[in-house]
Amino acid sequence: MSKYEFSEIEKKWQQKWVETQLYKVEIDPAKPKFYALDMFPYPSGAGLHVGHPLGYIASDIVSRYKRLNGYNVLHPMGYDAFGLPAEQYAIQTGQHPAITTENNIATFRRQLDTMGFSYDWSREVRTCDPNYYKWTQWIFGLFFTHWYDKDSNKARPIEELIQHFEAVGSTGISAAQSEEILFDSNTWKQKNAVEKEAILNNFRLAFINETTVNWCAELGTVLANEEVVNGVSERGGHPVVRKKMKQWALRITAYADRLIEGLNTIEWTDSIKEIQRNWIGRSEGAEIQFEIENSEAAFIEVFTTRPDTIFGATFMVLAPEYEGLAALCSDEQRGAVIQYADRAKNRSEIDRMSDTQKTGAFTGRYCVNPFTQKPIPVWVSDYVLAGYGTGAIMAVPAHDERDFEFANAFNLPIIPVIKPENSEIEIPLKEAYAAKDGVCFNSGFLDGLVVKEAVKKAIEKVETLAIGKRKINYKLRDAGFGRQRYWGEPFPVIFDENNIPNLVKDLPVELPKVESYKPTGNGESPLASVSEWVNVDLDDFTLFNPSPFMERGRGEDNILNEAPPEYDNKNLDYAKTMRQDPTAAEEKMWDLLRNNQLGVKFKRQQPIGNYIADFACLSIKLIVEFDGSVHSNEESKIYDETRKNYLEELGYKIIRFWNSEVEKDAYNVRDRILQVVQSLTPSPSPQVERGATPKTPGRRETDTMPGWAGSSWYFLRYMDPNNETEFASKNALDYWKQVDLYVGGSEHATGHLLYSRFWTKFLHDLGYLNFDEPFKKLVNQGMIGGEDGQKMSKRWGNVVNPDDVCNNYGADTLRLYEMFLGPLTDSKPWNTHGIEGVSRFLGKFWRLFYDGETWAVNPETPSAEELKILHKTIKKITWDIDNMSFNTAVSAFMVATNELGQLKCKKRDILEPLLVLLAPFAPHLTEELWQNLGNTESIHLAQWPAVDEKYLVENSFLYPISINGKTRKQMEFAVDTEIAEIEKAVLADETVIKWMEGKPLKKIIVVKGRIVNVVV
RNA sequence: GCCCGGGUGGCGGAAUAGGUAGACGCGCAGGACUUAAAAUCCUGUUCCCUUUGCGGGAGUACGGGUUCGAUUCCCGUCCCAGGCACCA
Repeated sequence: MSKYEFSEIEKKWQQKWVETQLYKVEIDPAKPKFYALDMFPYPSGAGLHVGHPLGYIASDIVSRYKRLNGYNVLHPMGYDAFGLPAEQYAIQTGQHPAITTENNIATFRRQLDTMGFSYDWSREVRTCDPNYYKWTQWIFGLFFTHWYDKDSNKARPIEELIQHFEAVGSTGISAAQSEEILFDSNTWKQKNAVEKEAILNNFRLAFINETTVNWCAELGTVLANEEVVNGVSERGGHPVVRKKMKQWALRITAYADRLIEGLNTIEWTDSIKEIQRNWIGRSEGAEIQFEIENSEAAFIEVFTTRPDTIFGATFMVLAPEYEGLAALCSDEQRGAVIQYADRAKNRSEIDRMSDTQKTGAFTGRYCVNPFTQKPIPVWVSDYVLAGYGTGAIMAVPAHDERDFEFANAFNLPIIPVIKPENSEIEIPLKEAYAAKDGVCFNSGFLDGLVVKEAVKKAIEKVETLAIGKRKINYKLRDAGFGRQRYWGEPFPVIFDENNIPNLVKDLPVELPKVESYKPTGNGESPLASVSEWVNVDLDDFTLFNPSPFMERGRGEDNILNEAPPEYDNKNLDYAKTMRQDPTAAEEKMWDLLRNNQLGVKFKRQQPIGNYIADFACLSIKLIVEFDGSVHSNEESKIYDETRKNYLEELGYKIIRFWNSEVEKDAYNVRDRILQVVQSLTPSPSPQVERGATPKTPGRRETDTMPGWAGSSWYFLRYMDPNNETEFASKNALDYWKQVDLYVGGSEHATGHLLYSRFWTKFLHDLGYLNFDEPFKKLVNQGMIGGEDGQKMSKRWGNVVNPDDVCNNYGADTLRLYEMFLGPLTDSKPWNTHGIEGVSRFLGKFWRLFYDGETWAVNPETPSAEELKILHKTIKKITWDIDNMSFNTAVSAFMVATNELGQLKCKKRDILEPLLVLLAPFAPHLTEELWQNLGNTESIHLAQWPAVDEKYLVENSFLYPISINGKTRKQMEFAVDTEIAEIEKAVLADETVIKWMEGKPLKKIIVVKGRIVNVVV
């Protein structure tokens, strides 16, 4: 083929790569690993425009480059497939979201395939696949069964907390919790199950939280803070109001400090780190109590970062939502305060924000300023937020702008206590002096101290007076984890009749079919109307609630209580470790045995005495065991034998099968079990027995998880996507570790990127991961705008479709051009004419290998000049890819091609290595030419060429000669020419003399290999 | 208002340790090949003055500073994009 026929070439090689599974990757301990990841796309129906693949192309180039350099590269792709658009579409059309999603994924995949990416598609994951969300549910279970210990700074099992409560109550623990509660062990023991669960809920990392949520009536769901922009929903722009609601939340605040600290260990842009720091909003200060005069309530506690200004605290302000506000007011003022508070509470965010004038009401009460001992009035105002700090502040109008405005609005005293170090402060103040530098005055024992020291001393004083303590506060709130929607992961949770949540152990809990996808409008998910799914018999499930106080005997978790007197710790522990991971065979059999399918009730992992049976039917005393190959060694034979004797003494019949039998034909095994069951069942039919089983009513959680649930850990699943017994094997997690390079948009700064870090730290605490940051290096690609300077969108009619570009110019040209457009991280407009240049370049490059119609590569020995061109290009391209400077890399290819074209160089020793350099950028064209060179293996398995500096050394340098910094002439000198010699030659030069205009020489600077500057 | 980026030809952009500003590409102008077109190739292209050539001057948002030398470092101002926004 003498002409560059891109469409033929691209089609051909894309097929070939699939056939040979070129990009399939497995763990290989002999090679260093590299994990290159693109941000999880949501497969929308709209298809891609040319802005979308920008990051994919960059990460693909790096992936290919790393492979050529001997790395074992994990480069996967998958879909964040749960979410609102598919569901909204379902509401409108009745089409199941799974179908829409499937169609969209097919389109998306076709588009990606056209562009020649090197993804290992055997690792594809989809969040809406039960085999995937099984593990999302499982991780939720881990959050539910853990609490955060601030002393050891990690998550710990809730059982340990319960043991602590049993032993000494709540003293001696420092835990992340919703509110501080104190009790001793007797109090704990006397509490009933509901009360105990309420306490545990206060500690669980997944817990039920009553909060003010962003309620969007139009979408019928609760939205996260980052999904609300300027008081309306980010998606659709519908109004959002605040509403109290109970729903699941994750205690991300427990990790606030570590989320800030961890930022120092990762290579992300400063701006994203800064956004996360702001979002977490850590501030150091103190909590201080102010005594209330003549009131039942003893004191009001405030949080302040400026305890140094306490002498200037002239009034207090409470949030309208402040707890006990009404009780606190004086009788005369109560009516007015309640009226004000009610009005403030019902106003939307947008109203509150647009307010310029401060509003408020006086409570009729006074506090005592603990430092001045003077009474100060207590007010209520909506400029104080209930959710931050204690919901109350000490107002220091002289040194806080907001307090200053409030004081002016209500004529409250303003007493300055800080002044600039070297000047006086102007009184009366025209504006608050909020600067954090200055010295204290009017401040008793703090007088003369600078702010920083005064803060320290004030806190010390507060602590010795026992009226407060040092305290760190965060803006970050616990993350709401419930959505009242259909198309998301169901919670593996069933509430019993006392509303105590229990985890379902048999996962996945699959999403049931529903009639209508419409939200109910009363704040409940569409799932709530599927009563046959919602209402269940708890006895049909293996549940998990690791509280030993559960009254009902339910599954394995009562082992501690049920252990017989002859309780053998060693054996039971052994059994517990053995049973941890159900085998695939057990999973399969459970599907055939569960829910009375054989007419009797089987339980799984049932403790009997001090053993744990794989499956047991208690009513007919039958135990079914499944053995893997482990059981063939001597030690376990003895163990099995002892166990059999023991259980037979208790009157159980034991039947055993090999796992391999199940794998071969599970139904056959089922039938054999059924025979035994029937032989043991007394004559009345199984149906009758079932009817006789007492029902234990339960109700499923009907909310589903938010979109970010599945995307918070997907990068771990890629490491071992088909694992049925673990979310990913230890082996895979330890090999692939962190994502080395993560490419995606910056719009996920406070969502996905924060949550992923949180989940990673949590899983690290539990010992699943040996790293605690998910993404080592993060690169944010810029946006590509339309040619008209507008955002590229259907609305402006300026969308450029990558399919069209591929059809007209080929994928290699598209890839190269997207990179050539400018720095990856910059936003820049698309320019349709510009692509011609890149297209022309590829044609020129192709013709380097041809002379007219004929293949012209020859085996001649290259000249020094040609070798220099090659090696300088190797050096440049290598540096550019390492530094993600792809636009300059493309330009370097153009330069090399122009130079070699000029020299009419057709030499194999030059062109072959050059081809490898270009392979990551233009994988199809290079593969074709590589084959034409006679290579039988793919170019993408070749070796990256090494730079040989010896071809780059120059023996002379053309010095720019400048007079007073202006370049006037160029003079060539050998590289090793002495400075003195250069000086001499330069000063003797005619042009130089002319420019010196007879002025005396002041100085001459010679920088070897750089420049000469003559100063006159 | 606060925080973080960034301002270089007609356009996208380059200058990877403070050392020849404008690489590479687009666009534009002129030319070669051709009956013609396409394709390809060659030349020029920061601005201003001079213009036949040779030259000269200014110039990296603006104003200062450090330096032999600043697009690069420092201070101030303006503008643009992004983030946060009553978080005490």
